[in-house]
Amino acid sequence: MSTAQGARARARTEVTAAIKEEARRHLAKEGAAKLSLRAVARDLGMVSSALYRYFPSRDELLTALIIDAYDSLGEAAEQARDAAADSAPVARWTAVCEAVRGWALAHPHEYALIYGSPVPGYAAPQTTVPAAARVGLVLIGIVRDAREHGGLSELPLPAGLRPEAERMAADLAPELPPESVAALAAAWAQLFGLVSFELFGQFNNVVEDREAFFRHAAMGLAQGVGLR
Amino acid sequence: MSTAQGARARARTEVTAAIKEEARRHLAKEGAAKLSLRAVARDLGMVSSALYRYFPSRDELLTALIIDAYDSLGEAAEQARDAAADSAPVARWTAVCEAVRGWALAHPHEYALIYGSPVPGYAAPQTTVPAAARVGLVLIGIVRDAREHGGLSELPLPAGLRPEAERMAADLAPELPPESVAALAAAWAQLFGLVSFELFGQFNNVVEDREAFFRHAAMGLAQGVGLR
DNA sequence: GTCTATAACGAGATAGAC
DNA sequence: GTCTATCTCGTTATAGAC
Repeated sequence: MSTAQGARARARTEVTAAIKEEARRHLAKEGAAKLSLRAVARDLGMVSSALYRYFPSRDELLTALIIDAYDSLGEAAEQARDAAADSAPVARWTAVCEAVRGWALAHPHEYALIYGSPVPGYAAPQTTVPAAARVGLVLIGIVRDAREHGGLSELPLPAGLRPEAERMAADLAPELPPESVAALAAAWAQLFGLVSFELFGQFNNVVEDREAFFRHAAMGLAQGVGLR
Repeated sequence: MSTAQGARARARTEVTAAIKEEARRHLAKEGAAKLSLRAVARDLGMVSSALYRYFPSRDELLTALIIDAYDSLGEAAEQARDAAADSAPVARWTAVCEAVRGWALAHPHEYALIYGSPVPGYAAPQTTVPAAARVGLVLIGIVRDAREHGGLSELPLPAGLRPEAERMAADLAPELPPESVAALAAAWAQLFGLVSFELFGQFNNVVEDREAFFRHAAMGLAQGVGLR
């Protein structure tokens, strides 16, 4: 009995994976806006109604793809952090930044899915939040470690931002000073600005040696959050 | 004759504008990937073949929308610069940053068109380049002015980036030191990272007082390029 | 219980004949 | 420029295979 259960569960996992894989291929060809359950089913040799056993709607399939992408990126960031565990915080920071860039270059369509324009008519549910938070948590962790070892500079905080910075700190990283949390959120967005500009073609005719350029910019971000 | 010509030309301009306006509405509803000449024509009470008298293809219509969006944003940035012409470079810098953000919030779908995920199957032609460059040129101009008045700090430049920074400076702003040009390019991308994160929902549950947050981050960008 | 296939719906896009 | 026949889509109901 448990064997039969296992076989069924295994088959289900495999079909689910095959659907997502095919859907990712469609993502690359047509973009998220045009992702169609029917087309995915057709290319898998299935009938569209059969897909509903695995995903209750097109939007749920999209959500699954989004969560997978965030998780894949988050894992890349965590691995880079762990591989640089013995290095100084600044080196760990840049290693994570470069891992984010490397993942984006390797998975451009999944990157566009999560950090590009929103898909019209689709609103990401709260279930995507934990996966989406992983990269940010990695960055927070590096700053926390630096602070514990006295490697964090003090940062200015204008009076107008203090209430919001304190709220953010309470929500995201109570162990950090509010000014660091505000700087972290900015650096986080700026990191993806660099990656998006490279990936989306904004650096064409502008930046050629992107590797060297990015490395320097990531270092600048580290300074911006007070790492030294 | 010249009167008839003028009327004809005026009519053509009006119809062209109406088509673009309708296309922008479609952009908002369905996104750029699904923009279809037919649908635009239908909603204008025209027949699709008539549209080809104004735009030879869907891609050319997209290109026109993209150039318009870049120009509209560039104009907003230039106006903000001019309105703050008497202020210090840092204030001018943040004014331009806030104008970029303001324009993006007011035109989210056009912003997504130019700074979001690339449209599958569409490659922007070189004709978009001058319009796309306008914001960058505004930022360069502020740094140039600051330098002429002694308001620019010296920046570090790692040896590995020097060749690329010199190439960039030669191409983009020969009057500026290479390290400033590299820093400018990074700040430019980071500025749009901040705007994209706010607009694309990445700051949901993270940043609430976006106005104050952005103002502070824009100030940080100014520091990053050496303004003081 | 778990799955796949058939058929259908209502909405919309599209191609081509006229 | 108009009309129609034929496609697509997401989704559901239903029936039957394992």
